[in-house]
This record gives sequence, C-alpha cells and structure tokens, in this order.
Amino acid sequence: MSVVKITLPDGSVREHPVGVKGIEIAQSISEGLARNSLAIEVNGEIWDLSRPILQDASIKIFTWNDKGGKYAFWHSSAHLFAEALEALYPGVKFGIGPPIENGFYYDVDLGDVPFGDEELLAVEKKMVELAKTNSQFVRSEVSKKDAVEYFTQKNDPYKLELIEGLEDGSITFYQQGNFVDLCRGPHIPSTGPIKAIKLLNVAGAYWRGNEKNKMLKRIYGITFPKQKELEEYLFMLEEAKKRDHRKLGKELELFAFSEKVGMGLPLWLPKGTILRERLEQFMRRAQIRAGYDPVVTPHIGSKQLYVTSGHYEKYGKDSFQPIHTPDESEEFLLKPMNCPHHCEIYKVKPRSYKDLPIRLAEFGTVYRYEQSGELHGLTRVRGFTQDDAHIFCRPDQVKEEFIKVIDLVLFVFKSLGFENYTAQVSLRDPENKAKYIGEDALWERAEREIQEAADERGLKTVAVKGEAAFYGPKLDFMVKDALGRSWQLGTIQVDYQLPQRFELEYIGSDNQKHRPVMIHRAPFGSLERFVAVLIEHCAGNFPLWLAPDQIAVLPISERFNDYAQKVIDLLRERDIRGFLDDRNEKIGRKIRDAEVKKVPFMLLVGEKEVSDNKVSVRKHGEGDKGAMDLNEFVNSFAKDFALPD
RNA sequence: GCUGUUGUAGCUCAGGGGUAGAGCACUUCCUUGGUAAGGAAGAGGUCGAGAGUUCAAUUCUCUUCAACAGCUCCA
Repeated sequence: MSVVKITLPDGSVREHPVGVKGIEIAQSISEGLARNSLAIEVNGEIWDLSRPILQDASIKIFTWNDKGGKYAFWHSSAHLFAEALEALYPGVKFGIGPPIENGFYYDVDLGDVPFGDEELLAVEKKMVELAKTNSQFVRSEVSKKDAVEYFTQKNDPYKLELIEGLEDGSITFYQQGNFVDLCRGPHIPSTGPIKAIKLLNVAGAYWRGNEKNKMLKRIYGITFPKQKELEEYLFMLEEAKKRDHRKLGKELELFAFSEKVGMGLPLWLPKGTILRERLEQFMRRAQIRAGYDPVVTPHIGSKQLYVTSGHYEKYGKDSFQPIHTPDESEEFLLKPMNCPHHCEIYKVKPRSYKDLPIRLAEFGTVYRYEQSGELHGLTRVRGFTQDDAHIFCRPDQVKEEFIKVIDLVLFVFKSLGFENYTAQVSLRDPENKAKYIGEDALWERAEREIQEAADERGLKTVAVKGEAAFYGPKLDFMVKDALGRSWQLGTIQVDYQLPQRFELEYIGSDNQKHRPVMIHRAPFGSLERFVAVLIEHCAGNFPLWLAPDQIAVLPISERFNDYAQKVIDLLRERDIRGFLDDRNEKIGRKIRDAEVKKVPFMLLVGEKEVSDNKVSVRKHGEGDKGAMDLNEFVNSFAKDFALPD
C-alpha cells in the first residue's frame, strides 16, 4: 500500500496511507484533537477534514482557537442559516454567504416579504433545531452543466450568475440536510458543534457590490461552540458601544452637531477644542523639528485652480458647488484639499535643487460633499482639518523623504499608544486604469518606491489593489474603531502628476529645468477622525497632556473654597488645566462626578490640607495617593503634563 | 446616493386617537460633610418639520429633515 508523507506544524513527518482524511490524522495525534478539530490546512489551502489527501503535504489542524477553524465554523453557520431560511421561506433566492471577521452574513432575495427582528428570531430558532440534527456537510464535485441545471431548476439567478464565472471542473457543491449550496468550502464535519446562534441584524447590500444592481437583504449572524462564548461576545459588543466616540463625545462635551448648521459639520465644544489644539501643538513641534515650514492658505480657491489640478474634472459634480460673486464670470470653490494652494506657494519664486526638499505644512480645513449616508460621527464629516503637508523634492530624494514621513507617523502612533494599526499599500486597480491619471511608468515607479520605503522601515504591509488615489499610490495607516470598523488615519502619497499639471520646476546642478516630485502626507489624517479614534482607543481616558481638564479641585466643604481657589490659580500659572468644584455637595459626590468625567487627578482640600498647606491627590481609576505639597505634585507628574517627546 | 430602523424635557428612555410621564442634569432651600450618588421643593416639552384622515392627531397615513445599521463612495 502506498503512503503519503504528512508534515506537521512542528516539522515532524508521519506516514499515512494515500487518501487519508484530516480527521484520521487528528485521531492519530489525539482523541481530544479529533474531537475539537474543525478543518485542516493542506499545503496552505483550507480543506474539509473528510477530504482525502492524495499527495505528500504539510498540514495544520484547525480548532476553534485558530482563525481557520473559526472561518470554517462560521462558513458552515452561513449554510445552516440558509437551510433554516429556506425551510421557513421556500423559494428564497441566495446571493453569497461568506464568513467574516466576526461571524458571517448571507445576502438573500426575499422579494417583498418583510423581514425584521421577529423573523430573525424565528430563523434563529429554526437554526438551533437544524443544528441539533447534526447533519453532515457533504462535498461533491459537479460539472458546470449539472450545476447550471440544478440552480436553473431551483430558479436562483444569483447562483447561476456566480456559476457562469466559474471554470468547469472547479465547481463544488456542499449539502447538509436538505440544503445544497454552490460553495468552494471548506466546512466543519457536521452542524452539531454549532451550539450558540445569534442573528444580529438585517441590512441592505447591492448584489455583487454594484449600486446599479438589485439590493438584497444582508443578514448578519454569529455562532459559537458554547453558549457562554456567545454571551461573552454579546457583552463585549455592549462594552464596545460604551466607548463609541459619538457617545463619549457627547458625555464629555467634546463636540456636537446641529441640524441648523448642517449635517457632517462638527461643532467643537470648549473641551474638545483644548484636546484638538493640544494635538496640533504636538504635531507642530514634531514638524518644526523635522524641517517643515508652516504656511497658511485661504479656505476657497478659484475654479481654475482645481481645473488645473484635475480635481474639478474628477470630483466637480460631487462637490459643494461653486461660490458665485457679483462678477458673473467668477467662480470659487470651497477648498476640498490643500495641495493646489501649496503648489502655488512653491511657484512664488524659482527654486534651486539646493532648496529641495521644501516641506510646506498647514492645518488646512477642507470641505468635501460626502454622500449623506456616509457621514459618521467625527470619522466621516463634510468639513475637517487635515494635518497636511506637501514635500517637494528631487526624484533622488523621494525614498529618503518617504522614510522620514514614515518615522513621523510611527512617532505619532507610539506617542499615543496606537499599536494595532495596519500599514496598507494602496495600489491602482490594474483592471480599471481609466479611473487614474498619469503614465504607467510613473505609477509603477511610485508604487515601487512606496513599497521599498515601507520595507526599509520594517513595516509589515498589506497591498490592496484599487485603493490608490486617482493621482497616485498611497501608504495608508489603518486603525480600527471600538466596533471593529477600519478607518484610515495617516496617509503618505507619492505624486508625479500635480507637479506636471502645475508645471513645477527647479533648476538642477546642470543649470537645466527639472520637475520635482510631490509627497502628500498627513500623519493624523484629519484631526476629526484622529480624535474620534483616539477617544475610542483610550475610552475617553486621555493621557494627561491631552486631557481637557487635567485636575479637579474638590473642597471638603464650602469653608475651604478660598483655599481651593488659590490651588487652582497656582496650577493655572503652571499651565495646568482644571476646575474647582465649589458646589454645595458632599465630597463623595464630587469625587464621583469627577470620576465619571474621567478627570485624571482630583485634588482634595479640607481642614488638614489647609493647615499643612498641601493637597490630597486622588488619581482617576486608582484612588487615594496621599497628601503632598502642590509643587511636589506638579513636579512628580511634570513629564506627563508636557507634550511627549 | 441606496435599503431598512428610529425621532417624546439638556441626557437616557416609558407612554399612547381625547392637547404628556420617570430617572439623571438644572434652580432654590435645608444640610457643612474626608475618597464613587445627603434631603426637600421648583422649573423644563408646538411629542423632528409640513400636509392629510378625524368632532378630535404627539399617537393613524403621506411627504420631508435628521440620526443609526449596512451597502456604495472616500481628493
């Protein structure tokens, strides 16, 4: 009998008969593993445990603790959902139903049948019932002809469309119970392990992501092997909602919106403004140190400016419309980005190669008419301030400058404790080059330079096609919000197009005219989005240097209000921000209120403190730190009060 | 922009065809207290906006605006 060599993750090699199944390998290792195994990775592909292995292979067995195990589990759950839905709604048409980071969804066409919370519960119940039958997921290879025939008979146009795009010989079906689905797999062995099920919500989604197509219902759900894990997950979701920046922004009085001012136009309240200005100070200092020159440009620019830049052609129709003046031939646009203005600053005088790089920085407020459905707290707004800068440099300086910007972004992230970011190289969509301007050669060069710079700094990058700006590729730093939604913060972009369009030049050492390269960069991205993500990242417990109120002075009774006022005054002289709680309330109450407001330090003053000329320090979330002299307090936390270095 | 859900006091929410309620916050008074909510009284709302049905609409219907979830988009 012939054998296959199976290499385990630890490097050990075992021999099994040809056609051995994953589950059998698991059993040969241990009964426990076999019981918990959900899928198997074979030479990098994830397979069913029941699929025979015919050749030598490196394998890894997945359990619930592996991403691949969860993937198969949730993928199978999507099938279970579909089975339940079909049982309750015969004739329902199915789109796609993949596993996602947390759970799965299935796009379905229910026609005009209403589908809400009650219906979700009913399907959920049916799923539990079907899971208990522990029916096996059976894989079968089918010919394209048979596949088409099956779904034609079932009258499911979406699946037929999917099959059309598949190659004959590569089509597989999976069946569990009475439900058959077109599916590449893999799946867990049977429905039994799916014990805890929650259908989360229903939303609309265009078929194949194209807004010209029909909108299907997308039903999200999540499942777990144990009820307790589901409960923990739902609890975690609730906890995450508590740190939503929209909720905390309101509670901590950081920002607000007004219907009268207009949607997507944030109003920064006094406390939010302090936070924002501290971030600006931090960035200003870092940029001065990195050789940037601050500039200021107007909030509007003539239409011609954006015709030159190409932005008018690309976004003119979807922007705030031009501002008119008494002169009918005149049109101005609210500036949607700062680069054209900065190009004009570059052009105020002839530049020598010795002048480069020139780094122009501006906290530039821009206005973009984002689709109404896109607006989201502070993360997606119609008026926002970029910590923008444009670096004009010689072609031979691009990589070095790019690396310096990466260092700046990493410095910002480190200073604020952002550790879980993704560096994304955003490339052009090679299938749809019409979306972009500029020659192929320049694109390829820019894409290469970005990747090289990122590699040189040891960044782990993910390349994503189709995410580039229309004028060039980007290196984007993505960070997740409290609910796991990904947002782009820092961005660095190499641009060969704008210098051409604006005919930017410098005189080289050869006394000839040359074209500079432009690097767009914004380490925060925008102050709005950065603050939003920061709020969620620290759950409103800002580092001391950023906290709008750093201290609260709490007199034990009204008799000590005068002393407390003196404490506040002395602290203000040392640039420490805070407030005096002189309300006619008990100390317990004042402490509670200051804790709820997440004020980093509470300074209690009463009989003892007045006579010793001290303050009793209480730290937010930690409690009593004992009495100390005011100078001693300020000095011992001086480093935390200051901008980070 | 699309699909769906929601809109009642500053905030969180209950109610429901016969012109509104709670808790917190707010104001005043009592209380002057030692590390997470002292007590009492009071003030607050064209029930998102517009139209329709009705003797009567905050409640039902339509339109509109906004928020939320997802999709699409994101210079």
